[in-house]
Amino acid sequence: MSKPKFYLTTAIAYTSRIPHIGNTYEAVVSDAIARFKRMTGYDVFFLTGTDEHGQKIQQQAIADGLTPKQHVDKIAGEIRRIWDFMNVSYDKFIRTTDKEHMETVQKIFKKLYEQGDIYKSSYEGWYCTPCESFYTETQLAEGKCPDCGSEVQKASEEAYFLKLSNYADQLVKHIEENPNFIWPEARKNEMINNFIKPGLQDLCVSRTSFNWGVPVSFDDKHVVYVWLDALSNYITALGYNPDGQSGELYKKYWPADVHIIGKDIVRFHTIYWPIILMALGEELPKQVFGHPWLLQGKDKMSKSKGNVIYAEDLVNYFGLDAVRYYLLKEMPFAQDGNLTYEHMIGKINSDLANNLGNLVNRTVTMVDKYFGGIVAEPDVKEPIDEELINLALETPDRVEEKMNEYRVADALDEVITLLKRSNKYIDETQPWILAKDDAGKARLKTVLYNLLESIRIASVLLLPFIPDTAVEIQRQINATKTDWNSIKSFDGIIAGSKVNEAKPMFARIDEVKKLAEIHAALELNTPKEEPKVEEKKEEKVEVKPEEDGLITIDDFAKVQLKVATVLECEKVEKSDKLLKLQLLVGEEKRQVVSGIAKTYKPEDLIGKHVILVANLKPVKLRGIESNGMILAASDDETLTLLTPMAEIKSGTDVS
RNA sequence: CGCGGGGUAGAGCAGCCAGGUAGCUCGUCGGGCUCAUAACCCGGAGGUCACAGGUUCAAGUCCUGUCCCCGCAACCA
Repeated sequence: MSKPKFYLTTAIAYTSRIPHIGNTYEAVVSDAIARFKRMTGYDVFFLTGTDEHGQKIQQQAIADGLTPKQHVDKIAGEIRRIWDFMNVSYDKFIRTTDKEHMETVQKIFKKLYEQGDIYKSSYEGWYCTPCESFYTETQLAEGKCPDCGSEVQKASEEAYFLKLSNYADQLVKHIEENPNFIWPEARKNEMINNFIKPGLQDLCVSRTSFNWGVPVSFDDKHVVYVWLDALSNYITALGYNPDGQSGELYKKYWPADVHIIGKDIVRFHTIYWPIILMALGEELPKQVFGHPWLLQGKDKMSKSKGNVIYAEDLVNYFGLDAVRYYLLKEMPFAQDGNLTYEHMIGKINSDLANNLGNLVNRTVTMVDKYFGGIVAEPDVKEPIDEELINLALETPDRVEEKMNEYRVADALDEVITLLKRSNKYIDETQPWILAKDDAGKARLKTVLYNLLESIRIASVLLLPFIPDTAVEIQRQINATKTDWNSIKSFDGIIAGSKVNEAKPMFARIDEVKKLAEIHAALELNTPKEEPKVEEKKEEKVEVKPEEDGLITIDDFAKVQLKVATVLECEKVEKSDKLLKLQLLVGEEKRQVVSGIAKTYKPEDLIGKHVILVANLKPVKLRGIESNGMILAASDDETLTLLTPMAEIKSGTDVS
């Protein structure tokens, strides 16, 4: 009998930085879905991988003194290692630098060109000669190059474009006729109203300004630009071939059942990607699921807040399945989720230690204590049993229902409900009293059997989410039937079998102690590299800390701190937080932009002394050059500038 | 008038589309139990459902207006 197929993909991770926990979430949630589908009888193909081309990567490799290939090999290896470490059960890990992928992308490009969907043109832009880069109007900083500040000239760059307008009507029709195509549904209107209705602009699909990419086969000045390259991974991974000779995997698995992606790239997956496929004459994916973000507390993760969290660190603190559980259980379906250590500890204690762990532990202990570890045949039944049994038998369907809509957190909640009901059942039946006489023991056999069986069902349901733990539970209760069909009836535990020793799986966490431990670890690692959030944003170079987190006086001496006097100060237009300050540092004048406008009014600062980091690399903030930074202390509520306690000359060194 | 999401108990959320007893998880307080990881079970307290109008026998839910918060566009020191 052949199984129905199920093809799912994650977005491919950009290889500019090590992924943080928010990026890792996508891989874990996809994994849970893949495992669940496999368990419920699907022939699953689960694809993930890395996006390795582009100017950013080329530049960063140069900065690190590596070739682009060395750089992406390093990061892609790291990403793959983290996915493995998190127990992500992908079937294939594709890299956009794979030979097969690149060749197929070239063929796709050529085919689209030959049939007129891609055409050669040029776009108007601003060219910076020193940087050899093109910028759009909006990228410019005060009319100058955002990178080096040089004058730019209006120029046009040759480029290939994908004609989107050819397919716009067809796309709208498809979106409207397939209400599940964009998921959750709210995102559908966003796409239609914001992007399709106003009219689609043709998409630029090649670049000449850098060469780390897939070369256009018939025009070697050009490389294929990001989206055509990256999106194609979903079909190149299966051996798609535009000449009609696609591989077996493609024939079997395409179209994708779901692309699981971050909400920020919904647009590319629901507009550009379908159009590319329509142009190729291929089927469209059945669904695109844009999941929300995982935030650190209320904030986005950022290095300046010192709040970047990595999956591996969390696993070190809490254990693998605890982290998987938290990610899956605490991410809402459509809104951004918040991650705090406090919350995480609370969740692990209540759901995993108290509810799940303790239930298994007390049940197995009782089997051991009252029956020498041997599972007895159920004997005396009572009406109260029905409630537990019915719930246990309904739960698989409920979980499946939720999973079909990718409401992973809700699916887990159904399992928790069963666990809670089981704990309640113990109180209702009072096994410790039953154990006192023979009549009670006859009843007790049934009670313990029902508990073990409920636990068995729960453990099977937990396999996709916390696989290691689920297996450990099955080991402890000695369950041999652990497949999906076996939980459709309430008789999978075999009478006469012997349970194994009860071992706590999740220790209760002492919040105060654990937080202290985490903070101590954070202190040591503070200036860790900043990972990027999925967008390809700016990069910063970091000084590597010593192993123990301590620096020497020489390290500190690298930072030149000076007293400076505020000469002028004004608000940066259209900015909430930024002030532009003109400072006097000894004889020298400096312009610094600082994010303190919420606390200080420009006129309050004039004439004040501040502490300036004088040898900070200049940056542009809102297009205004900032040469240094002024020191301020801040917590959640208060921000205050640091200032010398006594009158002292501007330009004085601080050490 | 840029686009979008949101404001419901101390925290996090559901309920709104198809008006009819304000619900869940955590926390908190009290009690019970002793098989178990001081876990488990029961009960209580805690809400002007952002605000103001309107429709209705009836509004968290529908309509109108206002305020506030958060993303992104477009700036983290």
